[in-house]
Amino acid sequence: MESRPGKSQSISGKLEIDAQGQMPVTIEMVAKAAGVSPSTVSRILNGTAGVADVKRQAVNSAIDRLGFIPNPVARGLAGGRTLSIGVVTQSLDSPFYGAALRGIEIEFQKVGYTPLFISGQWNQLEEARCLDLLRARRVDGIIILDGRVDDADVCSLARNLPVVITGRSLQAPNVASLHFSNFEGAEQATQYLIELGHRRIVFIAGDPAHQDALERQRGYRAALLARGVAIDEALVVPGNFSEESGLRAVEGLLSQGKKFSAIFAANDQMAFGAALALYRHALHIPDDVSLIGFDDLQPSVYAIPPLTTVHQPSHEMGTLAATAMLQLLHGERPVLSMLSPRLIVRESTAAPSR
Amino acid sequence: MESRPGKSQSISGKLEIDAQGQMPVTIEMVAKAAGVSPSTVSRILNGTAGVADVKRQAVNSAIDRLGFIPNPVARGLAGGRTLSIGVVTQSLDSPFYGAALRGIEIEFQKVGYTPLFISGQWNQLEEARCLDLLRARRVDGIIILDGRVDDADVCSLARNLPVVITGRSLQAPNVASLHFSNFEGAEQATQYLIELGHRRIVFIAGDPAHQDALERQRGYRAALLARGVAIDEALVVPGNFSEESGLRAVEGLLSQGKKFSAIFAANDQMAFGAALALYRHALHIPDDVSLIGFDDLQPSVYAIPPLTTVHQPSHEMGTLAATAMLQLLHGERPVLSMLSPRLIVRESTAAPSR
DNA sequence: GCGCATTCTGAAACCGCTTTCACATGACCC
DNA sequence: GGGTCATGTGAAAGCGGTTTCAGAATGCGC
Repeated sequence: MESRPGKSQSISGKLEIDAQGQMPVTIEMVAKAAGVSPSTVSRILNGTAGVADVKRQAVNSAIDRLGFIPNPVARGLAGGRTLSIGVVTQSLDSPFYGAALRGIEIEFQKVGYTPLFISGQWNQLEEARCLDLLRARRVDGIIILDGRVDDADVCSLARNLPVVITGRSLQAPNVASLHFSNFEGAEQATQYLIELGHRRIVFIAGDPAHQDALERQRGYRAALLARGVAIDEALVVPGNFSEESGLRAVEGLLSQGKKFSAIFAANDQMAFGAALALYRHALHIPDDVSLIGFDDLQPSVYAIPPLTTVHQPSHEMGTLAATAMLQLLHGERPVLSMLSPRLIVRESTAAPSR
Repeated sequence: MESRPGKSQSISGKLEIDAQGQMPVTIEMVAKAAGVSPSTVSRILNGTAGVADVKRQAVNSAIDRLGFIPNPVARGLAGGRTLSIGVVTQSLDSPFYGAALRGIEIEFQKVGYTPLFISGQWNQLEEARCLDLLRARRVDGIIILDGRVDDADVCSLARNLPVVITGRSLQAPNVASLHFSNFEGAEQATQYLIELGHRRIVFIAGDPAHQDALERQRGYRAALLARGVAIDEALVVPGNFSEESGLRAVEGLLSQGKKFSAIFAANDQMAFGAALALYRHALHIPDDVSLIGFDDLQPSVYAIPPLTTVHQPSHEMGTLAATAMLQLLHGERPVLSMLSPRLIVRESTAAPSR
């Protein structure tokens, strides 16, 4: 089996380098096998310069005969490019960001980049640590999903690396920003409730530290205003994007005896909490109260009843972010259209009963 | 020419990577600043050998005066260790694995290792690709969460790298396996339903390609057997762990007019689907039908009604996997106790009505 | 005071690849 | 037929560390 060095694992050699011998093939070995210099091999590998066809073929054949895989670490050191992109997300275990991460992963995989995922936990300090780590790891670029960092810091980061950032608009050299219109989404949702005939519409706000949360609230207010529905401040209640805060919000309203026929929660998770509170009080969705969320998380489809919500193209956001990063890396300036919201009507909304 | 001429860029005025901010400070600069050789700095950095206190202090002071951060890429090349660990998960956007990933991230962060997350999409081929990629990236070890790879491949992988694998028991050198007793968990859940008085208990099975799914089914059967409840094969219906399959399963049973008072779904997601089917048929949980899931996903707490389920210590699993990996890296043989299941009783279960 | 074991330390050789530089080669032009 | 150029190619110098190796300094026993 092992007797024929250099021949035995020719075909399948790529997939399983070598199980036993584990002697990694280097560019030098390839060079020697092909009768050229390492420089030439490198040039072929990177397409850096023209190489005579004869040699090119010799090298290519040697490469897959030996099952050579360039060592990314060495490449990173020598070339300054690591072919890896840092991705700062806020949470690894959030259904929301997960979809975006997957989108990023797919896009990068196609072109041989590797994403380095790391989570900032919605914490500015933590996020700064993440950025430092990624920089230390010499990533070629950084994608920040809904970051907490200051615009200024982003810009200074962008002096060294291309940066793609979502959740805000930021015009700067070497930066691409991807934004989703939370305002518009919230407006649509609210408008829909109004059109159904609702007038007393609760808004459960998100964490005010989030830009998104504020925008969504603005959208809610704008829609009411536009339709001439008076805003009852008592119906605008605080939340922090967690299920529990949604539950507490509704409990609070109910215990105060507030009247309302619909609830618009600034995200799905709070909508779930709200739904539970209503359930506990034997209030039926949508017969007694209509409910709308925001994000269109996967569980929303199978919520009881299935939740009407504003779709966030999270996966697509990931795809776009990755694409934009690749463009930046190629020196192009990405053109990014703002993503539009889409209201997904399911079964948690209906005209008010009375 | 910033602050101290002749210190910052004296050695190499060649690379001007940084536009404005910080220039990368190298070990050589530290060495010069401290009046020692690079070797000595390296030794202090790694604790490789004893160094005179005077020099040690000089170096340490130079290090943080200059804000030196060792370049992991160079370290990886020279030392052969990249301080990064590959983590193969099945899905990035699954609430289930997310918690485990977070556990891993936390544990590694403490000790300066960086996890490299990559998803295999429950696909053996894809997973093989992931493993190749990680090996090419020269990770120091690999953690596989519920992998599809053959035991044999794991072992051969382990000849080069320490491997931690969850979801199976595997005794091999340089491998640590972490297992959770799916059997016991399913047994507990079923037993609980029986104790409540249920006799006609539906089991919605998971993807038979999963080891876990089979074990859970065995647990279900064992519990029925142990309590002398006859197994009605018509009540054991196939599923694939998705919400939709849970829904279809229950729709099927209902349309066939099958009688049952409880449902045990092999995971929470299928339980959600089942719940929706019941809702559509105006069947109340738990009054008409009791429902139990498996995994204790976060949405289960806020399901309507909150779902009784078997808790999977997913986060803890991540923590343990990371810890085990660190032990392997230190040449210790990790002792791993199998994690025990815990039934979380919430509101989706009750004694049968009649 | 001498030989020898210990402990520190720096020079230099890598790690595997990219990139510069200089040197052919041959094509092209007048 | 001797420049001028493009084009291909290899030698060698890094990239920023780690590690080997050998020499210097110190300590110790007798």
